[in-house]
Amino acid sequence: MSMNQENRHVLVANKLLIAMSGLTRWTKRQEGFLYEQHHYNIPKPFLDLKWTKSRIRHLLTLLSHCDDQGIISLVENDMLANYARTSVRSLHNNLRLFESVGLIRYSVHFSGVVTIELIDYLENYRDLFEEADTHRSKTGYTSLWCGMVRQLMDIDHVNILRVALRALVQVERDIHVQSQDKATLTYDEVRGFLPRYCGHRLAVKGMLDQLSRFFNVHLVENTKDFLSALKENAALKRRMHTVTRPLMFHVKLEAQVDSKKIRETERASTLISWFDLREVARDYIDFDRLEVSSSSLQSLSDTYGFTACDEVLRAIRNDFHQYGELLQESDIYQLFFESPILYLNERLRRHTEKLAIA
DNA sequence: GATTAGGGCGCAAAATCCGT
DNA sequence: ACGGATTTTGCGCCCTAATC
Repeated sequence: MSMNQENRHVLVANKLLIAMSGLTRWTKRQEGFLYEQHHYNIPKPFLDLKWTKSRIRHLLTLLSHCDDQGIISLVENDMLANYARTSVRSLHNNLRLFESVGLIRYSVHFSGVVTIELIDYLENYRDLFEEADTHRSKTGYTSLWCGMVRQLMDIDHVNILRVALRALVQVERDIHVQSQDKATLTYDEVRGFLPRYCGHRLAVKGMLDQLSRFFNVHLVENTKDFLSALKENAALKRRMHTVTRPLMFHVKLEAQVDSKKIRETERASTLISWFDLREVARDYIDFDRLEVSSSSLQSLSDTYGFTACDEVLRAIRNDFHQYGELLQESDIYQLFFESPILYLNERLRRHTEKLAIA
């Protein structure tokens, strides 16, 4: 019923994930010093806040429901609080807090319904900056599958949540950007950003164990394996500072929550579905005259998902089967022949709304 | 002006966090 | 593992604003 549906892929600046997980205390590096707050250029309001469990959950909740301008319009408090698994009271407290430090603006419309605006959304929350005519990310952002975010909300212990956020950044870096087959966190790195009191080897191991719900976690705790892992990964070696324990964790995302994989396979399937339509339609019309680029189809796939795209494309295919070239005369298909992507967008939007109500 | 509805806020209990 | 500190939450009072 709510027109605000959850984003399928939730985009979060790495600097936010780092800030929320806690900045590392280990600033010394081989080449000098590295302060995460400067390195990531983390906006001040994010540094000033203490990131408690409910605050992390609420911020992720906002990011999961905002549009590409960082706006969530007319949404029920209950819905947001439920999503974050907190009371409405805490949601209010945090919304007020976020507003007072300049992270958001919000207004209450009528009982229990608010509109929220994330301030400087692109710069602050996505790390995107204008450059020439396009946007560039300085320190990167991570795409999270909505199912993954929902699982994050189920984590009870803040510190496990913190480790999860770091692991996600690392997966983005090592696997998605650097194309390695696994991401690595060392014991010392984990200890660096967690509060001092939970730095014990067993505690850290236990936390990583609990992440195996949505990460594929592999422990490397034997000295020989540790050293050989270090040897074959130059980037890892470079970012090491201290080694107090030969203990590291290889993490991978489970396929069902891997935003990148999901996106890629869905894109490919949507393209195939489009070509199936083409096969049928070109018996009746000059299909290639429509000039639909694969990149716009991919973006439809990202926004609405393969299932919805396929259902709509199938329906169009059936209409071609049934009506053939007569389709060109029909009013409802007029927009399709003038601007196919606009038409598909419109139809997909209605399609997903219908599903939401049902 | 009485009544009511809704949000803010203080209080205190419960849950969690954190330092040792 | 223990205990003080902090966060989260529900309860209920108070204020405001809308309605009759």
